[in-house]
Amino acid sequence: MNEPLDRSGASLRVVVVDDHAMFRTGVRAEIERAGIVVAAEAEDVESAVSAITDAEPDVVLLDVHMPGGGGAEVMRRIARRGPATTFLALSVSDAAEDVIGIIRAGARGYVTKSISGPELVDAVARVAGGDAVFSPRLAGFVLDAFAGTIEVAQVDEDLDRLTEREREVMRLIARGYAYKEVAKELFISIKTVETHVSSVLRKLQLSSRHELTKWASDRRLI
Amino acid sequence: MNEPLDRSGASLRVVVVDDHAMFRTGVRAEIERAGIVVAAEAEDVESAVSAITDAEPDVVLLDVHMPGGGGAEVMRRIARRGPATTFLALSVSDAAEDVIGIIRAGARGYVTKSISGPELVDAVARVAGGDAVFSPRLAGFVLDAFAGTIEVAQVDEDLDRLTEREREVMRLIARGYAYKEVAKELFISIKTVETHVSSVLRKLQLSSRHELTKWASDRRLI
DNA sequence: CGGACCATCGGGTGTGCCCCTGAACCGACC
DNA sequence: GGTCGGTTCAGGGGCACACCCGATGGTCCG
Repeated sequence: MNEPLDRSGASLRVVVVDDHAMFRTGVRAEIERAGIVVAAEAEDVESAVSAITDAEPDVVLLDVHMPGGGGAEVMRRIARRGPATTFLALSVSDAAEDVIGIIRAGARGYVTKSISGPELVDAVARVAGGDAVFSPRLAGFVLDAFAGTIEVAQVDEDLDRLTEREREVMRLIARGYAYKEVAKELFISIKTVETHVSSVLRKLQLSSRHELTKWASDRRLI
Repeated sequence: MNEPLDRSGASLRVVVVDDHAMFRTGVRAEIERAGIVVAAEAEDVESAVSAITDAEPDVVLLDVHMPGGGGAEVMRRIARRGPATTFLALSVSDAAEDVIGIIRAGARGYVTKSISGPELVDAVARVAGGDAVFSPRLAGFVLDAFAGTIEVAQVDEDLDRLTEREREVMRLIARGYAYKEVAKELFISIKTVETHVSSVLRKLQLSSRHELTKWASDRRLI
């Protein structure tokens, strides 16, 4: 550690993505004062993707909540398109699920909008240099999620539509049990298992037990 | 962000775990100067566990590489034993696998031993306050691992026993392709796909394409 | 040249999975 | 009492999967 870093921001090129023009103006003023070049601005997912593709900036300052899919969607599209770009999430939210979601999508840092101008300049310079930058406390969310301590809770109205018995069968199926094994485990016939599985797949709009496994494991139900 | 933090270290109690007595002495001198209380020292896994259990410190400064299992082993044992304790890893190593391993085990931060005294005091105060603390650049390893960018590389003699064609088929199967789709993709007949899949399953000692999917995803081959 | 290993196919068999229709029983609710 | 939803089960069909047997070429090597 302790490599000398150029934190002046000189010659860095960034794209600012936020759906509030006022905020973009503020960010631009603060960071241009430090010598950072704002190559482009964008206010939604579509324009952000093209702006980033055209400008090829060193860093993208990216709002988390935006019309058209949010910051994570921008990152996914850019990632598919090719060149590696560094993203620094910039959001009013300090919610764990926002932080985790955007980091999982590939952002190299996350700072809240209460950040000061000089701090933002410093943060941009650091992510450009390869560091990860977080507002204090927010980094902990990522660590917790990484260590499996917290779960990204989300409502599951789909899951609610399943009956008790269907959930029971689903758990076993998702865990890799064959129909025959589920039947033996629950003291019912294979035909009944088939009925329940069909109901589960239909209600969850899935088409195979493998998708069910994936669905359940995404929700940490197994 | 920007909550006022007490970074003086006043009244904080820590346990220092490191197998080098000289280094423990240095750490103790530096942090006691700032008002931090060193409740105990330990030089191996066994003594660390009992020292931490007895002293119940606010923070444990923990060496990563130690005789008897290393810092991760200490954390696992303490975690099993009950009360939540905050660990700050302190290591000469800046290797990604060390950082990832210790964070995955539950540490709230990772700093290298090249850190200065005041910086260490600040780091201790911050982890005690709930923040995550990293030496610059090291945090990026965790993010990469979290986003699935890097892999914890491991040799795979099993994988070597597969022929080129078998690996090709395996990749598609593991990704969820049906035999029919694999056949179309590789311009071969379904029967040939079956042959290759059979070989792959036999060589890897698996019994179904689902286990193959799991096997492959464990090794990040998909 | 004769084996080895590999990739390419075929036929056949058994099983698992998924869906369909249909039906019986039970409890809850109107 | 009738209706509805949940649970239980049966028969049958279509497709995917995993295995068995075999065969044909090709390369590479001793």
